[in-house]
Amino acid sequence: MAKELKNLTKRSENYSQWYNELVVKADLAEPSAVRGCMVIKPYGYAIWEKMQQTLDKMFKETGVQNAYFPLLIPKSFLCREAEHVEGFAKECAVVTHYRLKNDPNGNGVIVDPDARLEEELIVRPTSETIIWGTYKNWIHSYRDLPILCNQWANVMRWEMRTRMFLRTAEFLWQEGHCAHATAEESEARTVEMINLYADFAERFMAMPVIKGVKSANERFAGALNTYTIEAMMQDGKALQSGTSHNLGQNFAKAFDVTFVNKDNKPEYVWANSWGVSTRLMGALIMSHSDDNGLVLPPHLAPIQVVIVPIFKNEEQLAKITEAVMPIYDALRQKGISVKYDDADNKRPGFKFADYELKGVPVRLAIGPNDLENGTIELVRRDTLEKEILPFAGIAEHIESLLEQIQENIFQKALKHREEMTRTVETYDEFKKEIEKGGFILAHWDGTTETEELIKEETKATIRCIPLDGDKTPGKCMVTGKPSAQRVIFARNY
RNA sequence: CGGGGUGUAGCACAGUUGGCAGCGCGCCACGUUCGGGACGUGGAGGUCGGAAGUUCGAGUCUUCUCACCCCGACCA
Repeated sequence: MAKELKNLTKRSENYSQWYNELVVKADLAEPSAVRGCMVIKPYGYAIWEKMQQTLDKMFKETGVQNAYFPLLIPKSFLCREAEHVEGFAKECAVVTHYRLKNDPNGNGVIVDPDARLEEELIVRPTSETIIWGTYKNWIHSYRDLPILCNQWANVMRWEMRTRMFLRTAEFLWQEGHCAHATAEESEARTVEMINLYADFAERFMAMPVIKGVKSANERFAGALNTYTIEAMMQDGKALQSGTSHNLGQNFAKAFDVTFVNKDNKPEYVWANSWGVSTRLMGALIMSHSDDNGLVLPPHLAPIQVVIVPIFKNEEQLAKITEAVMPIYDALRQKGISVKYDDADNKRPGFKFADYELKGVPVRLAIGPNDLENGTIELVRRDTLEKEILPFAGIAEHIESLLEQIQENIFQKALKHREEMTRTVETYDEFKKEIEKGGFILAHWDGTTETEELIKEETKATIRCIPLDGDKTPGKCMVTGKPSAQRVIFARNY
């Protein structure tokens, strides 16, 4: 075990391999026997749970309630909205039969050909269709609106190539689906949710993001408009981390969802949907981690502080435990999650390395020498700096240190992004700069043709048209046609 | 779905002209250790991806097949 862990591939040598090894060795997840799927292990799931709880609370503060809709969607539902089905058709898993039987030739079990479903069922790649099929029954009058529902669920997209957390065939996510009486209200909700996601990413994940609008080409299938938050990973590639879609009346029309408005006139309902997925786990890992392993932001770390006693025998351990308990209790009283690792089957050196690999923000070590001196050793994960501290005031020190670590890793990620963001004027310059990775700010004429050309020639796509920042008009770097503002180009995950 | 590659112990791999199934790490037991991933001794663990063929004899050669990985295309 020990040597294998030490051999974590260096970030600079092979970023993908470093990422994959880190996911497995930090005990977050592992590939499963099922094609393109993964197993999320308890430690990884604990981080996801923290994200879930935080987001769920934030959603509820805006009036959203949780609900649950079926996993299987009748094929006819998925096909109602033309753009929507076109966008997802190529990656759907389909249920065609409902029964197995013993193979008459004795080769185990086969699908019973007599048990073919009259209408195939699709394993949801997203739930707009089944939800709007349901909302039809819920909505009759403007008094029934708005409906603000969210569901925590798994979805399946039969991706050609998969990567743990970033793109798996099955993934966990949350999808919010709102129904409103007016276009303005629905647009306001769409923007509210992308702002909420950005707030979550920055305050909890310590991951700076750029809010923006997707180009027509990158828009959600069936949406009028897609808002996105885009983050930059340490290798300079972009990662779409959350989206919020203004669906206009498209789904209401496809599913015939109308309501009687205040003027007693029938009207189609206005819709939006928004989601983040376990991909955020990938974003978290790639934003902060280093060659020693994961670096977790204190606001999401399942274990914020670990205490490692160093002892040769039972008596020593007992003395250390006695000395440490007041600190342990004081931390817990402050709502800090602490683990006291007094296991005697692993040596301290192993524990140090292991908790670093797992990204625990603060580590305390205490041994016989400390006991004599009334001190304790503190190591912060983000900088690996060591301090020897007296017992008095240690809980208060850690409380503020956790906030400092949270802020420090956010600033570090922000600095990295700023250093990797450049502005270019010409297409030649663009081609040169895009090779170095990062975000490139450039003018674009707003057409899909130009975007496709750039993608074809450079593999870079428009990540978003930023909502904030410089709005100076200019000329498209490729065609010279007018451009309303600079947009962000990058290669992406 | 195109191009390339790999399947041998839990993991990572070696295996020569066809001739006893191997190494390292991990795992288990005991002992010594324990302030940055300990060491010694002993031990367990295999349908060599699967099927057919050639041969006295196949991990090795032939054919078929399955699975996985990488590069494209597609995508949260």
